[in-house]
Amino acid sequence: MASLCDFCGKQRSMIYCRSDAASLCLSCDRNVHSANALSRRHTRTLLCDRCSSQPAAVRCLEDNASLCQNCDWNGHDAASGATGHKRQAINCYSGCPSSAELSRIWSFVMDIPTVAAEPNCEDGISMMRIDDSDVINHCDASDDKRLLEIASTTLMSDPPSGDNVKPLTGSSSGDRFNVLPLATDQPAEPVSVTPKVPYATDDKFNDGMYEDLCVDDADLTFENYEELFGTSHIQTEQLFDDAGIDSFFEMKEMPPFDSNEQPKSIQLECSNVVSADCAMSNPGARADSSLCIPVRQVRSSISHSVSGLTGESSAGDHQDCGVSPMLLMGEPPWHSPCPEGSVAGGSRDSALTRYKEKKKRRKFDKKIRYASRKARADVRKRVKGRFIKAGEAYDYDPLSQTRSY
DNA sequence: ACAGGGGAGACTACCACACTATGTA
DNA sequence: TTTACATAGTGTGGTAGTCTCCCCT
Repeated sequence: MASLCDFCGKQRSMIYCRSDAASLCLSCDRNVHSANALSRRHTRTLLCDRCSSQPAAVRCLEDNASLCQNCDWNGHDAASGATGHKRQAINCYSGCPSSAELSRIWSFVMDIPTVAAEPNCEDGISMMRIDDSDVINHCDASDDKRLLEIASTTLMSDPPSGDNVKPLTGSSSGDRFNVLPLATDQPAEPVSVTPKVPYATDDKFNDGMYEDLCVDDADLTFENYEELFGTSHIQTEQLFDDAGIDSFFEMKEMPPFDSNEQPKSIQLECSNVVSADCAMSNPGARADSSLCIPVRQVRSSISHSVSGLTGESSAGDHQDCGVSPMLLMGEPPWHSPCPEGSVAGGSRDSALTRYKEKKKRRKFDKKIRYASRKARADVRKRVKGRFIKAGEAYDYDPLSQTRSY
């Protein structure tokens, strides 16, 4: 069921670029994503061997197949009798890794063809480094090997959870590329989501891995995410308005990424976003019984996340990034939710308040369809908020903030 | 338990006019 | 079929007014 590369249409596609929503062969992947610094930051991963349309999340060692979450669920549910299959998390990458480097990341993939290195890609990496230096590329080269090992050896015997899928950040092979955990509907970049306070679940990652990762230096709040991409409010309104949580699985296309905006890299800490990746990206999956997560459970997960995060990372913040709080939590949806009583009432209330405030603010975020009209409205004089005819007396001038009388 | 008041938030109308969409010659 | 023109409709932001909900007394 191999599909052809969306770009050249000739080679068998191996890589899925979420940002481009495209399946690419290795050669085209390299060509396309070496074009500029922005495209270089697209996160890519293997294509699902089964459906050939979704990004693979796990590698089934028994079946020797890379599977998206949907196919993984379908293929390893209780009915299939394959629940015991050992699976390995597949991480995504950005940048321009060589075929050799890809082989290191995905050692299980035997047929990675050699792709000629592109000199301009190397140059571009240097450009990217400038932008990213604050956030991603702080890891020493000595960490690279370690990262790669981690990246390719996360074993699991069940769908990925926050317990066994560890956050992976930093650069590899001298900043040639970044190995990243799979993220859900990343807008265009290796966008990941992290509380300002580093949230590491493993000593391995507390042990110097983040020492140079000055997350605080970069304002990585989700408000900024919205400002950067200007998109999430649509999606999150859909997802989290009063009835929106119930429509969690009804995904719509993300608005196009505005390349004029300066993207920032944010690190995904809770990589179990992988687990719902296909559910999020595959609208049809809603009908799949294996994906039918009770709304109550989703709500409970939200409550859980509220208590589990601190500071800027409120429930509302998660909602802002367009990713369900459920997905950002350490617990996957198939885990039993925390007992209701385990959530501290105070923190939940405060989180709820912040969520409401954020929702309120978002209410006034309009999607501007015609920038020219907005530009004009921004400079038009008014009387009590109403536009006036040209030349008439006004009480408000957006330009001078003065009155004519 | 119920009613009323007050506050806060949500929602909508209003304005002029450049621009877009549609229809017609 | 293409082009030019006319006309109707739309969208833009700040403010004020109204409505709804919630909390307190």
